[in-house]
Amino acid sequence: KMFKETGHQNAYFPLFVPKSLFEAEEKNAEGFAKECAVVTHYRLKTDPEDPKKLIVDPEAKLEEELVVRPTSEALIWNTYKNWIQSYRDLPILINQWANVVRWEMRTRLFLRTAEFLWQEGHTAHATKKEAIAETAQMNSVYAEFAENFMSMPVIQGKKTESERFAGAEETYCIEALMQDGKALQAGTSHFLGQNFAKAFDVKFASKEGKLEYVWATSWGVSTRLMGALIMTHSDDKGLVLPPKLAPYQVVIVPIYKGEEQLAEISKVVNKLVVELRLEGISVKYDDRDTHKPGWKFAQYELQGVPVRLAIGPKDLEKGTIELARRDTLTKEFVQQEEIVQKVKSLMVEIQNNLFQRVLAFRNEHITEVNDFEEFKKVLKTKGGFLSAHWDGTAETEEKIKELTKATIRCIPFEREEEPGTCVFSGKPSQGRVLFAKAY
RNA sequence: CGGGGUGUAGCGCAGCCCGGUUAGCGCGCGUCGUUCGGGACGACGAGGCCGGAGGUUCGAAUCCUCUCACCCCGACCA
Repeated sequence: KMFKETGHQNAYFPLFVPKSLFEAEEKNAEGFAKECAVVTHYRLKTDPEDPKKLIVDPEAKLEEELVVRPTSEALIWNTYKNWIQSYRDLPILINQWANVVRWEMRTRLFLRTAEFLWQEGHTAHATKKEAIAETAQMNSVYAEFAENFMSMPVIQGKKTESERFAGAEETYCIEALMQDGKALQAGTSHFLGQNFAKAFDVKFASKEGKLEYVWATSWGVSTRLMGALIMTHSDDKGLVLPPKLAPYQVVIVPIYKGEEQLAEISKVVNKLVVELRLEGISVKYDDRDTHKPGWKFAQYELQGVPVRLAIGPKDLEKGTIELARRDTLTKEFVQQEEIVQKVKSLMVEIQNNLFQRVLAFRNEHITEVNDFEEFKKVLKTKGGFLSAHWDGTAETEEKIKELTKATIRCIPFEREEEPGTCVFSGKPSQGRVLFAKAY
């Protein structure tokens, strides 16, 4: 929906990238080469030594290997070449939902899986200015999604050269902080300059009649965000889902003895379900007789349902309903006639409460440090982001990483002009950057 | 690729060092009864090529060799 609001179109491109296309943009190819799954054959056959087994048919070797896309720039720019002749063909604003494969040496559930799902946007523009604006816009779209839907505060900034996307001129990012004090890169948006246009020879005739290379961006967020969501809000009882992303926002559990009582309760609940749905709230009424109330309470807490309503014989008598919040784990009794409004307002309140809670934690875990001993100490004891001066060199960045495992997560867009001296080298610094141990 | 670890019932594990009736426990599962406002209780019951192959032995979950898979740590991570 957000992509449509920003004028993007959904499209789908092939999974396999012929190796010759993949290698066209050198830096991109070099950056991803170490983690590519490659198709070399197109057929299996029965093992002559064991009819129950299959072997790769050596006769079926491909003339040119196919790379399973780790990202789609190469394929897409090879296509854009055919779509772009004139400034009238620009901009092209395309998004694709797809799976990609990156053969990491070591995977991490949700955060770095060999195969993952993502959306990747690929845009083509007539001017550098427009492309940079697009890069910034999409980074902001991601930040808004993280903050307003996931209730996960993020810091927007740009990556240092060594952390940049292979083939990009500039990489913008959103960085989040997990509950264990480690940072997570939650999304990236890249200004690709004219690198891919040059590699794939994509030129357009400008208004002035000159042939110019096209300017590009690409950007993406992935199923890693599910890991982020889990690690941002969950507690020992399980998931905590923000209302805007919860498949069920409300679950209703009847407490009853015998079919008759259930029928009475259901009369009240069925009416309530209709009313809640009219307010656009997704509700599940779990009247299964196969599980006990206590079991259901625990189960929906595990699944992170934001609000739970329970209604039993006592409530029928008093005209009340028990309401439990997942975010605060508090319970209260609410009059039946007030429940719809109460739930409606809670949807907003819980969404905000989660955000504020995480924001407070995040802000408490941004620590200004001014010398390297302090840097190491805070990193070890408190974790989180360290706001420190950096001399701007890759050598210092590398050295700090080697000594502490902390990397520069980003150079925040919003930072004060504050000249100082590098926390490691003591050389002059333009301003503070954010370091952290990251996933 | 280096280091460490684990494969035994659907899930989690004990048993292995020191070989020996019918391989055990918890959860889960089925039936019946009592329950039902925070993961109920009791009784009965079902469920196992002990990861795979080979070997030693009268006898292997247990010892030996090989092998496969998975997990953790590290290197790596646009």
